[in-house]
Amino acid sequence: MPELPEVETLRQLLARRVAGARIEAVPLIAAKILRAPDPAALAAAVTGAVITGVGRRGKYLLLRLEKPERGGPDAAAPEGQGAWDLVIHLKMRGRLRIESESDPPGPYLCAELRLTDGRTLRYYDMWRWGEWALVSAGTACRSLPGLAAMGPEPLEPGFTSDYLARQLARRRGLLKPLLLGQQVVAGLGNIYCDECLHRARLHPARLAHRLRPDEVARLHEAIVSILGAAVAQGSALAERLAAQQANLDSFAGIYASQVNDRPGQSCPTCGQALQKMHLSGRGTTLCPHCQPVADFPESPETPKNRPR
DNA sequence: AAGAAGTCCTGGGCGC
DNA sequence: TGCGCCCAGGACTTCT
Repeated sequence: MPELPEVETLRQLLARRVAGARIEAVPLIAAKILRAPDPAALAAAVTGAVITGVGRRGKYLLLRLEKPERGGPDAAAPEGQGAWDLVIHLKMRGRLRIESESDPPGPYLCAELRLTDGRTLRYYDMWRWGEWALVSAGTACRSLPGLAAMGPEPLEPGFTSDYLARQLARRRGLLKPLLLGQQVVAGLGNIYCDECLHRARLHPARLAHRLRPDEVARLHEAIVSILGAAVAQGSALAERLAAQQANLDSFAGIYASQVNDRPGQSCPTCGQALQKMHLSGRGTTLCPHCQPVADFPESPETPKNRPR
């Protein structure tokens, strides 16, 4: 499933391939993915608009759409009136593909942005968990709750080891659910979270506020280096795909997972068998040897998170 | 107020 | 073979 590096790769690919294109129509096949506004208002706002940029915040993709001035009094319009951000979250199964309008669509098509050049940006989502929302340009972080409370981007200067230490020190929760919550740091999902915790040699059920400074530093290093490497790989991939006029067909392979979803296989560090457990309802893979439980004078093995 | 738990979404895959 | 249940993870809601 797409997490920050995958969404960033997709962003770069779309920026190269569809920036500057004009939208002709917005057929909405599965209206349930649209959070706001209603389909008619979406069509009215978007039809005729030009995709002037592709942004990202956490796992959200933001397509900047602007309607060219119609040569006149619109210049006095309030700021943002002619510009929108189409905010897209792919969730688990969302896919964006650039196809020719004459191509028969594949299964699970939910929506399209038909372009005036004969191409179409098709959104496929087998589970229809993904979400679209159209907001006035620049207001997404204010108007969408998920974006409003989001922490800093992990690869931007604001995400420092000191910042992470301060955030963890004032939270009582378990480490992994905290990292997945998006409020401490943006963009981590289940897979990268498992990878980062493994690299940092931290048990996912450690209490966040009990991490020692050296452990926080390891966690910070793991997040920055793992996401950084994945984004770098994704950038190269996006460049290659754009040159071939190709789509990003699978999110797999942008980062080779060492741990996640490999229970029973050998830990790449120590060779012991990786274990699967459930933590706050999420599947979690860890190495019991490299990621020992240090916080718990009492056993952490409650029924909910017992390895299975 | 914060953290934990529950809920929703959907269809593939597995067990019986 | 076919039915029915379970599972996946992100974000939101509800409960403690």
